[in-house]
Amino acid sequence: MSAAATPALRQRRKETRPQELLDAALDLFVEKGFAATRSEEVAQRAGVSKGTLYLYYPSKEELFKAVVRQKISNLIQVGVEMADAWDGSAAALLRELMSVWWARVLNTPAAGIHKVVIAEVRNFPDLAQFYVDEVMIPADALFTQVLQRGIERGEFRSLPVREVAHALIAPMIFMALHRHSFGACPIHGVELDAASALRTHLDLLLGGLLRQPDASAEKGR
Amino acid sequence: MSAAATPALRQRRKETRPQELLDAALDLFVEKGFAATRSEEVAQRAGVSKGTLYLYYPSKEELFKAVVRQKISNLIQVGVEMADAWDGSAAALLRELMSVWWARVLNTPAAGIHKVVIAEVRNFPDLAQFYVDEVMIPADALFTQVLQRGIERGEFRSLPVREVAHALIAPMIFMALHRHSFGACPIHGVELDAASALRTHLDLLLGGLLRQPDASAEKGR
Amino acid sequence: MSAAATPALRQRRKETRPQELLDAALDLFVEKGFAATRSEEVAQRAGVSKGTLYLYYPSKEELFKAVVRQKISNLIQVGVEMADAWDGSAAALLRELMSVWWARVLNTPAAGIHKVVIAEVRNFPDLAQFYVDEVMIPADALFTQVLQRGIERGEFRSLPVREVAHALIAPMIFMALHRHSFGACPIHGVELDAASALRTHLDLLLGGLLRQPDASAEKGR
Amino acid sequence: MSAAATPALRQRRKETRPQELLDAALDLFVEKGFAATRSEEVAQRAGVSKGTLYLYYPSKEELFKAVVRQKISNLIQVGVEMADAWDGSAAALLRELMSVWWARVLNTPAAGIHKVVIAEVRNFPDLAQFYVDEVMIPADALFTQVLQRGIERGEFRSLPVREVAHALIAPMIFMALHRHSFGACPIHGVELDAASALRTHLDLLLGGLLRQPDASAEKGR
DNA sequence: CATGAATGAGACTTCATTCAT
DNA sequence: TATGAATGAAGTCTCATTCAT
Repeated sequence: MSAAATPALRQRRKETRPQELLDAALDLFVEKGFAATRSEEVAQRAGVSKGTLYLYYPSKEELFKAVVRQKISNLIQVGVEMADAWDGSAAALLRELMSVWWARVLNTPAAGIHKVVIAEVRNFPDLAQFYVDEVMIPADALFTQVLQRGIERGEFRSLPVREVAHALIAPMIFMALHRHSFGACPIHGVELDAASALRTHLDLLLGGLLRQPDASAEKGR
Repeated sequence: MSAAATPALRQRRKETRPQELLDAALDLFVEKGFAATRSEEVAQRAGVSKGTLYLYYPSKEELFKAVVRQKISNLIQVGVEMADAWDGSAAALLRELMSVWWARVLNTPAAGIHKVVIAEVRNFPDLAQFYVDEVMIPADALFTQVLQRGIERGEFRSLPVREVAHALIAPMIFMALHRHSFGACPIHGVELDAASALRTHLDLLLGGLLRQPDASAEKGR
Repeated sequence: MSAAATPALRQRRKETRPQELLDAALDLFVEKGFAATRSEEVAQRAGVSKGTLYLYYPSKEELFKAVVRQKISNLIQVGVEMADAWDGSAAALLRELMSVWWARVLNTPAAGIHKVVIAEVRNFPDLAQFYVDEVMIPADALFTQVLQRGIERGEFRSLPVREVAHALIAPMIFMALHRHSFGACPIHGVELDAASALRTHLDLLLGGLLRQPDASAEKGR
Repeated sequence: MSAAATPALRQRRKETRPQELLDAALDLFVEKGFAATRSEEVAQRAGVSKGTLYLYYPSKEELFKAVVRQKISNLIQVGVEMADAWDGSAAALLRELMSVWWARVLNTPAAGIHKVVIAEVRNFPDLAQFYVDEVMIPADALFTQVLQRGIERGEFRSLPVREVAHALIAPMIFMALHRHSFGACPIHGVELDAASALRTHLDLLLGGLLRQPDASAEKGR
């Protein structure tokens, strides 16, 4: 009502535009893939015109990179900080990381980005290197360190950490891919309870599949 | 064999045309994805003209579906037959299935199909049910049965078989996806030795990650 | 002049705005041509925002016309006044006109206008008549009169004055065009020393190319 | 009527397409300039669709280069051959070159290309170098040689050949530019009789402007 | 007057598909 | 059947112009 109470709509929108565009872009990239997403559609979903999109991101490729940076990279950072601050067992940390990832990633469209990258990486070498540097290498490093610590503490068997790290990451990726491909289709036969699947997978990796005569799976849990 | 069987070369080629087209299409779809594969390039690689491609497949979509249908379904069957004929331990059968799959699939372009399907199912709704019915459900069933038998024989711990089956399949899919995405790019930081990664993953799943005070990992190996 | 004349800086700038915009536009039109000059760049170079440009000129077309009008017309006037005040030989006047034009035009961006006009007249029909009336006819008249006087005074051979006028103007235009086209490109093979080229051309026009057995070129020089 | 008399319309058109496209492109480039000519319009004028244009020329820039090559470069070659075969006076050769150029270039749209190049050369550095190499340097060389020969034969005064060459070329360029800029506009005041203008200019250059007491302009004419 | 965020027509180019030969 | 010239819809991106502030 007063002049002070008119918070410059134009200005406010300018500040929220990038976020709105990234949200729209993430959804569409995940739904259709990078090549099949038309930039005009991204703009439309964000409620702006084609030209406005290019005011904020100079090309579709840069838009994609921005999505990765804003939606993915910092998720890794969360895990890194959690690991740094952890003082319980390594096994418990793994369970916690998995749980956080489940809550913060798998249930959000962000998890779908990996599908897109896998699908189009060969056509966009720049994006490939960018994604590897920003996401994959940090994620590898995070899990590798946790494992290394677990081995050093005598918690874990002594195994090649990098490959075990992949074994830990693989099921999460697998779930994410599933959820944003078949899981998003109205079909039957592949329903998956992600939470229980992840739990099982981790139990398995930690305890092994083979029956152990006397040892209960994980004592310090 | 008989003297009468002297078909003109043109005739013989005509009969193999569809196969040649599917081979070319498989390679290109895996390499570039669906959208980025130009139909002219498929024709060229198959040694025919653009028009000829359309004589056999009425659209790029139909060609894509035909590739999926023709290249995938039979791969599962190999495993099923092996399992039916098996009389050793379930753990050994799992190792054998993994090994065969590695040799017969992961090293062939067929493994790349899964990447493409994952990327495109949402754009081709009627592909989803087909692929699930023809490929995913049979594969699930195969592993589920092997696990079930192992539990019944007292070899394995009693765990939810369907989820464990996924845990076994996941790393193979993971490797296949990697090989046809990042693995095919000239980038650094994600090199992977597929054979050893798979071996580690399986060791882990069978033996567990946690140190077992007295039990050696897998006795009947 | 008076003490009362202390206009605020903003006010003074406001009054010079149009001129600053025309200066910027001239430079850019000459450098890039009409189509390739972006109106935002003009505004930027003039130190104002895009919107402000449209406050003064309703469209890029009108801005272009204003540049032509403001930058060209007065150049001819200098020559007219010089000719009116001259009392030496017609040949010397021609040399002097050439020399002044060289100093006052060829070395300034104004010379580039002709290039732009030549390139764009057909896209701006109403520019044609304006430019012809304001620039070309006066320039023709100036040279025609000098020649006429030279013929009447017995200095020059009796030749069709209008065509000879063109012959005199042509090399200057030629130099101006060169300087603002090829001369501004980092290419090799067309370097030109404008001053000596003009001198040679005029010597030639005055003295002729053919060897004259006994007459030295220009006695009253 | 017979099968032999059906000369494959499709085939015949394929052969004439490039020429039709170049003709259309030349006209439009000259009329509107390079940037302002839309590739669709070129196609339309050649009677084909947008896509067809790109079947023959991969970009607008390549189309332009093709126009220059086909329409301009070889015109220079005609002059070179004429000069090589000449055995009359150098002055007569110059008149002949001018005359041929008048008939073969000035009266055709080809002469307009120079206008376009001058106008847009700064935005397309590639084109600049291409045009200089293909057109300007050969043209310079042609005139320089003729002049050199004339000087050696004692026909011409000893003057800097390169600059005199430019003096000879300038009026032709000048005419060409005029014809395709103001000359193509429905305006009054700048009509030009090109043939007589060129003749006058050449007379002037050969004979000089100054009155020669005793020598008639050109004896061996 | 001045700003600059927003618009949307339109440019170049690609490519799945058609069809005359 | 087989070809490949031709088409035209559609995609990315640019930029002159507008208008709320």
